[in-house]
Amino acid sequence: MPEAPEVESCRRALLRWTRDAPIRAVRVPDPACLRRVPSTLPSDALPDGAKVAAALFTGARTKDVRRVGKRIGWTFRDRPQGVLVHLGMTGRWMRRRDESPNAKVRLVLEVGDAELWFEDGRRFGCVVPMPAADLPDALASGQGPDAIDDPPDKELLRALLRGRRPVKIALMDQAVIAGLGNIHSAEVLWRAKVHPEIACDALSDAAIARLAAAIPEQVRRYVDDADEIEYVNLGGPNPFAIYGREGEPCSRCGEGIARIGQGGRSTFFCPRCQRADDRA
DNA sequence: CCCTCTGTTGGATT
DNA sequence: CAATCCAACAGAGG
Repeated sequence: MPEAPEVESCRRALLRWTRDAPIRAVRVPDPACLRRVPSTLPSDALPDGAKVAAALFTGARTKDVRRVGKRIGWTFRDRPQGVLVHLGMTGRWMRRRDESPNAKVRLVLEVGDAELWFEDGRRFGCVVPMPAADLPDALASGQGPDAIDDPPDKELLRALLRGRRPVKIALMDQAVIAGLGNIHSAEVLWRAKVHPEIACDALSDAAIARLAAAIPEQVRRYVDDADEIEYVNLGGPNPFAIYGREGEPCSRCGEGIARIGQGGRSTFFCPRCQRADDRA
């Protein structure tokens, strides 16, 4: 469930895992995970993806792993080519030893006595080879300020949240703020006590200020330096305050948590804490 | 067994 | 501009 905090956790893990040893070998169970361009579609697969991946990764030592929003840029010492990685909906990187990859593993990098698996059941994630010199633009293009590293202050947020769109839709727009998705947008709104359906141009200054404060608080709290990151819907307990908790009591006020549809996705919120008519 | 619904992503189409 | 559909696949429920 990769939004900015999980992608940042992934970035740190890739750095840790590859800092001190080169990638010895590469296996590509699903060549279509290599794409010509950033895309959710396996049909945008790179021709000869397996060969390209082998040439790119074999023997490579990491120079840097950077992140803007949900995009990762990975570069290598003494190599002109890097990769842009997007985890899509179900993508994640795992480190394993003495174990065989499951059917969802799309790419395997052998490092030291371990393997790094790019697992992606739904195949919306991608690895896009490109010149390292092109990565900074590929990471930043079309994206607003990063939710973790560069969160907007209340003045900038006011300028970013324009128009009549519901605030939840705007928060999920990567061109407004980079890194918030369906889950953390809902969490931010709950923290800030803002109703998800309020139009951006109807937000009070106080609500904007609360949102500006809530964004970095929310996303920084969920960055994790563990090798195994906890994901919702992967068996563990739900780590979120509001997401996925329809019908449960709000942990702040006890009211039953509601669910509505917005932009084809579910939005969870507390009808008492997050009032549509709030003008505070 | 089958069918329907839901899901963290982003982009295209209407 | 906004609502809708779509991609690809798994899991849950009826």
